[in-house]
Amino acid sequence: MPASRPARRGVAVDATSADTKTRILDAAESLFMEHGFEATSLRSLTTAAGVNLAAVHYHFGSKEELFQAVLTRRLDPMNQERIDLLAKLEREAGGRAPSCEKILSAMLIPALRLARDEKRGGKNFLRLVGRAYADPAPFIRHFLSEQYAEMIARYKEAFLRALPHLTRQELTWRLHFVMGALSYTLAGTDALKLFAQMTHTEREDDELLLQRLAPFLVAGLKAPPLDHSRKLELVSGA
Amino acid sequence: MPASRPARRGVAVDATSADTKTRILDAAESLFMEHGFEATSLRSLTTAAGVNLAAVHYHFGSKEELFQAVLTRRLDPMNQERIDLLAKLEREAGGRAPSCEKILSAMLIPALRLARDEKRGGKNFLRLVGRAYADPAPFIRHFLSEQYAEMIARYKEAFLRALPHLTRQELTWRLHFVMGALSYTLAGTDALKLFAQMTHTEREDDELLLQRLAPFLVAGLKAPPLDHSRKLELVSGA
DNA sequence: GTAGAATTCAAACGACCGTTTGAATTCCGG
DNA sequence: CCGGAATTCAAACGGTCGTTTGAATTCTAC
Repeated sequence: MPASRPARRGVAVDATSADTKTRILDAAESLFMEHGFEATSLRSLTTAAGVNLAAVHYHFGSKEELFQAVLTRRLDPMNQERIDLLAKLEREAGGRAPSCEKILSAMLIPALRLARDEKRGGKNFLRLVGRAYADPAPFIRHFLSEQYAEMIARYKEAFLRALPHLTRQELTWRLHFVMGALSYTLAGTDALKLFAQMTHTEREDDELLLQRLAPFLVAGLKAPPLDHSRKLELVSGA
Repeated sequence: MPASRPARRGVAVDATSADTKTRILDAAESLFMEHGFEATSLRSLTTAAGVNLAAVHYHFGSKEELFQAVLTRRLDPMNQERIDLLAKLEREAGGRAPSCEKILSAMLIPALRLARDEKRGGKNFLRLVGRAYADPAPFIRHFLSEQYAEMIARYKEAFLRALPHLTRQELTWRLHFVMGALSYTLAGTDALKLFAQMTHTEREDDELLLQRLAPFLVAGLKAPPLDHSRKLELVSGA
């Protein structure tokens, strides 16, 4: 399929096209966030970006590849920053394991920075990621798995040393819960008004949000593992 | 639009149609879960259900109304069961507030029961709900808000009494995190393989999943609220 | 200034979408 | 068994979709 595409080989790789590519990526980021992948048409997207319809296929090859490009542009640096922060943390701690709080902070801070940086998509992009996490399309799920695999693996090892009372399997589940609360929180915010008395006026910014999320997640991670006596108590409540 | 539709008035409301309606609902539940709302076509849906294409509009009016019917069929009884369980809990506790663990159990148990009951859609349906939570379509978000409003409001009051150290605003956020971890966990499971060493062979069933989730969430709910000295520690990690 | 690559553009392709229609069929009380 | 309501059915409607094409245009190096 991309065989017939010019595939920008030769001298100036993308000098004049950079503007068009960026405009497409920006419009796609906004529209994919607002309407989802399937419900966003390339026609509305290219109209919003002020470019020709065919430009998407010329620069990205297909709608799916465009979506992956939208995610990669921000996600790749963010996850790399997470990895670097963790490495710095472990370097500073010498041979000892960094605390659970610090590890979690290293995980949340790059997301917080991205949320505050309007030039890098800001909150819109993080909501898009949250939505992508729940998208059933196989190509999205495979792409996200590959994007996050290394970062998650490193943090799992770090948490394993900081939380010795947890088995590897228990920690795997808890990291699942952490990512769930994180992505859901980032995706939801203003759109889903499940909870009525949310202060409309005093617009909670994302920094405060993550600082509320951190104590919640740290406490969850440190919680004692599954206890069979409590398990019975849970079910008997029915 | 539904003016021209026969709208099954008269004697036998839906006797012979029950079978067709159920077949459509079952196929829709499965396909909406697998491919999402937008990516599921009525043609593939009616083919899978073994009914005529026009049957969807005859029995439900539109694709959107069908989606709402799919959710209502299971969600309405589940949330009612949650409300009843909480009421029973508060009755048994007399004037005192039930414990945080018991309140959370009352919230999780109906979901667990639904997940185990294959005749009521089982895990497939809960995954569909998890996906619907992240869907940007306005009609889905509005529908879910209305479906959950009363249940959430009642549980918020109960948690507020069980967790007196939390302000109403803090609790609102923490319930947001709880719903996030819950819906994400229910939606993800087998599809998103972010975490490599997840035991493939020893298939974790949903009961064990919720029993791992409960201690995590209880600890998060009980955690001390936002502390400004810790807040500084969080940001300084950068 | 001119060749040649890179990019933009208008137009169309075939496919599939949700929905509607009106006739054919099934159901059921009298 | 028959008449009217309920349901099913095949066919088509108008639209929109992602993608492709080939010519027009812009850019860049010589």
